[in-house]
Amino acid sequence: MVRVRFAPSPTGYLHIGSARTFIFNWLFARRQKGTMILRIDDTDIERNTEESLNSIYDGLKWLELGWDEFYRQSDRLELHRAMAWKIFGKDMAYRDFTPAQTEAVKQDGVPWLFNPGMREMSREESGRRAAAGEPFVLRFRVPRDIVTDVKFHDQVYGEQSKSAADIEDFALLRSNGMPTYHMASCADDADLRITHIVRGQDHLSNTYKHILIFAALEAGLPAFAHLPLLIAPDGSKLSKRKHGPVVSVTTYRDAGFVPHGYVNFLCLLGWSPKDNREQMSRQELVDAFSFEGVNRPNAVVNFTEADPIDPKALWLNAQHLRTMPIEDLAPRVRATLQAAGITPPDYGEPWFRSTVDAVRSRLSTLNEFTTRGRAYFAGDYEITAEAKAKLDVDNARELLRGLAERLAATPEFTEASVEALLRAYAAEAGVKAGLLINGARAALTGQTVGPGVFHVFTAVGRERTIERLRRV
RNA sequence: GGCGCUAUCGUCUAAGGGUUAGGACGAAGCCCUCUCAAGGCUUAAAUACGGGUUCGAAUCCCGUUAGCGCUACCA
Repeated sequence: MVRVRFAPSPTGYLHIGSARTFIFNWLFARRQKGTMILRIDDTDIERNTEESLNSIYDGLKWLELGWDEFYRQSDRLELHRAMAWKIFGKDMAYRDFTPAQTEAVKQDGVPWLFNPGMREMSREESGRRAAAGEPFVLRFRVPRDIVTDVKFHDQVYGEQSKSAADIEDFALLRSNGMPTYHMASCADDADLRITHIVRGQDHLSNTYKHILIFAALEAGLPAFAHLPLLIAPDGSKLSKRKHGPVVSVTTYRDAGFVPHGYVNFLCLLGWSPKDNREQMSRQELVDAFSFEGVNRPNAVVNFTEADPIDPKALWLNAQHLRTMPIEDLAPRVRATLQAAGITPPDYGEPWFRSTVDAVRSRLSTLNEFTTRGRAYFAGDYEITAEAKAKLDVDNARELLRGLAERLAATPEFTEASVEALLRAYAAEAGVKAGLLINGARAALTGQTVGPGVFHVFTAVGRERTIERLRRV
């Protein structure tokens, strides 16, 4: 039974790289009919905030993927400590009383491996100083007498190996008694019987330490799959300070992405189904996902200062917007309109759906229903300069007002009837139908672009059409 | 500095010894058309560099360069 976990630390918003890690874990879990675990790695009490936890939680919920089990490391500290002392009990860890280094005292060419005098300290002295209340860090005693290589097979990066002589004596417990990330993570992974650790490539070199911990714990070794990182166009790591809103999933939510559109985009960063498919449903992604399809190089999120949205993300979202089932899209559009303070006319659900359907191929985000698609749902819409120009052609305004009266004179109001009426009226007035067609679109929607104009008439509806044409 | 990872169009990627190096986004052009999208067609655009191995290298090996990650109580 496959068990995977996504383990964010609540020190900020949900980063898009983290979101992708979550998605890949989820995909793998679903593909293998396994269990997806959300675990909050909150052992750094200095930096954790409840606000951050909520924002991560919100971000994950927005993805609409879900999880099966939930844990918080802060609820499990006793387990972590017990496991750390178990390692100490086997003499595979020792107390280090060296005060924390405030400044990096790196000596060039001489890698730090452990502090002098601590590894070799007798159990008696170590116990005495601890009993006297002297603060200490519990460190893992990396084997150094025999030169051994720590090895593992990564499902993405292949065979990995590092000499134990190059691994420093890392901390298990901080001087404040809190477990470090390495300790807590491995203790939980062992206890929760995680079978596959799927995480960012920034943990690739930490894996050697984790393998030593798993061995000391006599726990079975999980499989590892490291994921390439998401980076900025200049090759640097994505950071909020440097790159702003592009790094947070809330940006895409607030920009009007449909969750699956963004999930689909993230999947294509560092992974490929290898058959040229790009727009894929959730089920197609689950069916196609494997670590073999994950690439090794880091993937660039393509954005600029002027536009924080990757053009491909926008395109993919547009694809989903115009192909997703209308019954799935319609409520999302309603919610977006409502959030923008727009109450659409009460013409019934069939009207709403067909109107959404008519405009969606021209839009890329949900938000655009409140801007470029506004005139169909709201009375207050702007008239663009181009639209104004269409209305100012010859005697267009006068003719459109005349058209309003013709429409008012007959109860029939279908695409066909309006078209017949308009064309007859144009012929009568001796003008090209295009004059009225373009003018009507401008008057009814405030824009020169949009669906076929006769559909626009029925989408706007008889009453609103007559009213809008009269006041042109 | 040490250790590790990586390198195909601007970006995401396919091709894992033999291809005119394929697709997508973005860009440009054409078709369609009441406008704009959508859709269809077309064009420009890549194997970082240098050595090997081989009849043959984007693909395997070595080196260089560049980028990234980890590196003393952050995750």
